Amino acid sequence: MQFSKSTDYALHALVHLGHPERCNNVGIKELSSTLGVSESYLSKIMSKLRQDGIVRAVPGVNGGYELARLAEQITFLDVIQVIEGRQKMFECSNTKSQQHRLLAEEGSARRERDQDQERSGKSECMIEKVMEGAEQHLHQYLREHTIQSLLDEAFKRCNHGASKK
Amino acid sequence: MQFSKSTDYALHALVHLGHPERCNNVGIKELSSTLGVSESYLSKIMSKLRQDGIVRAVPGVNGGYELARLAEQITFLDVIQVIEGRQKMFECSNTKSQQHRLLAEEGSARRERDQDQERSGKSECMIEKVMEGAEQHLHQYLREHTIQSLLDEAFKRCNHGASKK
DNA sequence: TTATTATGGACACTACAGGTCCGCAATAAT
DNA sequence: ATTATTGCGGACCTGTAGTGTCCATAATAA
Repeated sequence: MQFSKSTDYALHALVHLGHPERCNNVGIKELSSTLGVSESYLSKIMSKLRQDGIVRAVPGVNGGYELARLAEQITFLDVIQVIEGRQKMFECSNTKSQQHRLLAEEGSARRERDQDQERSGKSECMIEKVMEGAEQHLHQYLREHTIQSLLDEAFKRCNHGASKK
Repeated sequence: MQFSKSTDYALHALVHLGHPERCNNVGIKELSSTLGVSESYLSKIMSKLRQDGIVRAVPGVNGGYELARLAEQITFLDVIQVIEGRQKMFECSNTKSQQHRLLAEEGSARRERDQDQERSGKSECMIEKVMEGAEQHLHQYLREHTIQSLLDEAFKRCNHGASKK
């Protein structure tokens, strides 16, 4: 249960691209040396980000990457979902097993046929339910944090530190 | 970024053990057939749960497993951490790279030496910071959900469905 | 036209989840 | 005490996803 290194690289790359004083394009060379990752690998990651409309890329001399939208419109969730994929964090491998029938029977006063859950649709796993709630919570948090909000925070800290001095 | 199947199995097994009408011990045979998993594999998982004090096990005839604490004292977080390990969800692979120095410089009015972050300790990655916040949020949610709370929920639903009928 | 830069396919390596098998140890019933 | 039963744990296997490299090709600006 860990985020991949690729996600780390992607986030760092985007933060770099989000720096306000940059002139338009940042080449893969600069990015890779800044992050300490090989060009070949990092370019794979940048391609993904481009395919999903997070960054724009232009080849040729003085080419490179730039953010495709405003930094405040790129959330952590966006980035993570591009790199990690959009599969659910948890899937009950156990649908329609004994387990769920037992859970459904209990408390139902032992009715003769338990077509009930069939009719009520889905017969969703309670565990899955809880885990989906967890995922939604997580997503909400990640939606509230953007590349821009991170930059703002960093900025604030530095100024604070400087003024304290 | 997905929870392993083992976590799924562990949670289902614990829900099974948490059923109120059970007499003390549930054998691996019953568990594995209920969940639809092989005995060999499931026993590995149960061992982990035992080593962490989630369940108790007794060998011999009529042996088996039972919860080592009350179902309301077994949180989803407990189970997940036993199975998935306790490593952080996100680690910045990038400490002390160019990236962080740049972030620190910006807004600090270009002071001559940036020993500042060295002195202020840690020089923690802002991205990591955000991700740690996300993890804490997630953990809080998972701490609030226990095996018992799930059983209660399932119970309530069944009764509701029955009375509606 | 040419040098530069991104793109994408093919391939290699590694780690780990997922799973099996088997011998050993502990226990309760007889 | 013996024996059948049940859990324990180590060794092993397999497939796949993450990580990473290399190279040929396409696109672009000077």
